[in-house]
Amino acid sequence: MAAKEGYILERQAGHLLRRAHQRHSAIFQEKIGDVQLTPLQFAALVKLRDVTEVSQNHLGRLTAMDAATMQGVIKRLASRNLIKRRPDPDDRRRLIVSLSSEGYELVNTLVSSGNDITAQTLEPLCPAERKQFLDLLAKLAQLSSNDASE
Amino acid sequence: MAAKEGYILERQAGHLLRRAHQRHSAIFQEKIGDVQLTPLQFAALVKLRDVTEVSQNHLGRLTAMDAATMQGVIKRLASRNLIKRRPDPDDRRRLIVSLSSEGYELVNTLVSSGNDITAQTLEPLCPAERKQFLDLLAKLAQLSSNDASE
DNA sequence: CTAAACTTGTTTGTACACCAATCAACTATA
DNA sequence: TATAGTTGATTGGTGTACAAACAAGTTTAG
Repeated sequence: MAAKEGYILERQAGHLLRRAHQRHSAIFQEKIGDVQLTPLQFAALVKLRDVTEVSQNHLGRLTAMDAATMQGVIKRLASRNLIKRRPDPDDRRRLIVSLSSEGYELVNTLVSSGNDITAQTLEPLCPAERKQFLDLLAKLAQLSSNDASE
Repeated sequence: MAAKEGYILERQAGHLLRRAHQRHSAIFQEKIGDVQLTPLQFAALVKLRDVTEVSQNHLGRLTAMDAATMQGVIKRLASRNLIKRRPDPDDRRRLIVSLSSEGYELVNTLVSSGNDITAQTLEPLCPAERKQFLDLLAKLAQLSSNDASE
């Protein structure tokens, strides 16, 4: 019959994560929205800057996007000529992606805003809390095994 | 000109929030997926259980969804007869929503799973860290002014 | 060898969430 | 009682996520 068991929405991890994410998105929008990049698109560009060249799928692993999501992100970035795609000569299933010079330049100008965004997101916390929070969050974000070698 | 300024994706608040959210969604799915409710639908039902009757828009404020999102959630819940809608006699713009008896019963059976979901989401942390984390997260989740009276 | 089973990379279809813009109904002001 | 401003709900468009499909590569048993 289950009479009203307690459940406080405002104390649920999922609800709070969602709201924190909303706030972060708003900040992201404010800082980077001008260039019409989404957080995922930005993540893909930044990671590509680090690794130079990878298969689409592998990039997905590096940025925590599933393959289908990655393909959409890549498609939109490619249509704006921010990245290049070419087939892998050794494996015809693979599409190798890399930054275009235009993309490379754009990422470099945005990276500092990227750092600002995290700073502003954590702004309600004192410095000690910020580190604490990121550490705890990192523990919670572990999904399964990580990337691989390539 | 900007030569490679540092930016570690894995330490950005947004990226970690997103991954934590992904993990939470997976847990939610595992625990509640059988009944085909999304986290937002569940939040709406649970909140409706608390307040009995509110306008659609106001429910959105209580659950941190914007009006457009709320309307989609309500529509889907109504199509499954989990909630009822009726016009507000005092304000013809408003739609007053409330749980159907079916919806009420469903929420009651799911609330304990809801609590499990948060527990399992926070499972990688020790009890002290859990409280810490939720407190910090709540600070970050503050957007602007809250609801209102009605 | 080579055919079957399995794995991995990419794409397609669908549902959902979010924003911006719109329209309708209420409120305040002059 | 007009007019401007505000609030409730809806619509359309974009982006993300999951599941399923398909194609290419690898492994294993005959």
